[in-house]
Amino acid sequence: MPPSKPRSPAPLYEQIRQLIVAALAAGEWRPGDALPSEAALAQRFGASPGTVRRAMDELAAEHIVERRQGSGTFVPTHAAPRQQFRFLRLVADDEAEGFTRELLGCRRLRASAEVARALGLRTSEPVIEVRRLLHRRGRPVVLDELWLAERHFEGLTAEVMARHPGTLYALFETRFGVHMVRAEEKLRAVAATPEAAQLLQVSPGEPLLSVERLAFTYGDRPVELRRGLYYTSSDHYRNELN
Amino acid sequence: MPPSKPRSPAPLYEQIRQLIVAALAAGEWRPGDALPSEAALAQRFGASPGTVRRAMDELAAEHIVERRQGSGTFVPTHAAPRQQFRFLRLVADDEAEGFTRELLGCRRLRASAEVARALGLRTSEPVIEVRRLLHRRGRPVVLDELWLAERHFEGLTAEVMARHPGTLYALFETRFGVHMVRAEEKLRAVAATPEAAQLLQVSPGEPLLSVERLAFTYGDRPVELRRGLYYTSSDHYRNELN
DNA sequence: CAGTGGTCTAGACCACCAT
DNA sequence: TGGTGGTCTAGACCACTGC
Repeated sequence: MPPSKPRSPAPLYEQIRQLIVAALAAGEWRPGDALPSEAALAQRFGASPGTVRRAMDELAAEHIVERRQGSGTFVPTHAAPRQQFRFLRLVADDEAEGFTRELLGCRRLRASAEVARALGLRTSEPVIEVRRLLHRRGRPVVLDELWLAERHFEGLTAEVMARHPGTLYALFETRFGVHMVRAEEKLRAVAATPEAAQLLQVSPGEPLLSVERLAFTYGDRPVELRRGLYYTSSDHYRNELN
Repeated sequence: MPPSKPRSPAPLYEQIRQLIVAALAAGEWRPGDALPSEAALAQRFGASPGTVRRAMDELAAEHIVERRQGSGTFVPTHAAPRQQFRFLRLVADDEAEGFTRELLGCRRLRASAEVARALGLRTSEPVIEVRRLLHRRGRPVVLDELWLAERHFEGLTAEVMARHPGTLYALFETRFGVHMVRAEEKLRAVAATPEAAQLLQVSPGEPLLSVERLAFTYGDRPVELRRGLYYTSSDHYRNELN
């Protein structure tokens, strides 16, 4: 019995998609959890299975959920090996894998105008700044500096990061419930400052790839600003254009 | 004792997708043309409309076809304004738009080992090399060098390019029937060589963003190798991570 | 107005996974 | 074996476009 649909601004599958995102943002299902089956969700939202399926298609394409045939639909976690390099596009020319992390510092300060604007904070709101190096084959190749609103990452210290073996995004997810969903990056070539040169073991003025990233959690909320300096002598930033 | 599982053939919608790509590669529909309606295609392939629709969903997501509600489904063309910057991710910090093109040279030579490998040619097969500059606000910001197999671009000369007002990819499409579908890029920061420095009006050694692109036409056939040097002082390469 | 893609429903069967 | 997502079908109605 096809019910006559009332006029609505967004299609039903889009409304359902947004409801699921809202539920994820509210923590109804955490990373690693299975979502209810598509049939159960169809019941919950009063839609047909095909419509819920369409919503899940969109969410799977955005990597907001992950399907496993026969098992169910799950909330992806940055702890999974597959997610390891989802936001780090720097690959070795010879396809070597993996980095080792070296924490340089973690301190609390007031948001600069730039950080405040990017993260949607009031100026001089408390912010946590993290600096670190990534090494490949014993050589530093990435110098990362990143800023987080303290109110979302209360208790983040050098200690906490040192104890955590995985990626930062995996830590943010398990410890602070902040799951990164997508990011925007601006790339430039810049000359190494004396400080960056020393840390990356290159000469001052050496060309470095500057990667400025704004990362978003559910609902397009910006939660991290990051500035990376990549030494691209035997590594490159890989991109795919469609 | 488990019975040997026969290899499952690709799903019907995937087979249909490939048949449509093959028809596009064969030139059955040219850029700007409308494809047959989904109902007509369903008839042609002996599938239900929903299955054909699924195939078109995939093709639309890859930008291999473009849907216009109420009008039909079309082959996109690089001549359309929307496609103008599909493969050029360099944007001005102040969002200014547009470039002016300056052709530096176009000559015929034999494929280097690197070009041959990238384009799948025999070494020393004839290749066309194009060099040009892109200017923004009267200032050079991109130095492009690109290589094409001559057998796919016979008759491409400086004259032909000078007469054509649009982008290179629009020219390739209308004049040579080669439509670019996707590309892979490798980015690095490099120091300007004396020659590049002079052309881009910067000091030798200045950091430049090196963008090496391999562009593909239908069926993942590589047809263009390109090396761009971007001056990223008041422009940046924009990327989106999902 | 006719024709197109866009949405939504309903249900059958298959492939895969855990138990 | 039961439950899950994956495929495929069939058809209704809506929204938009162009004549």
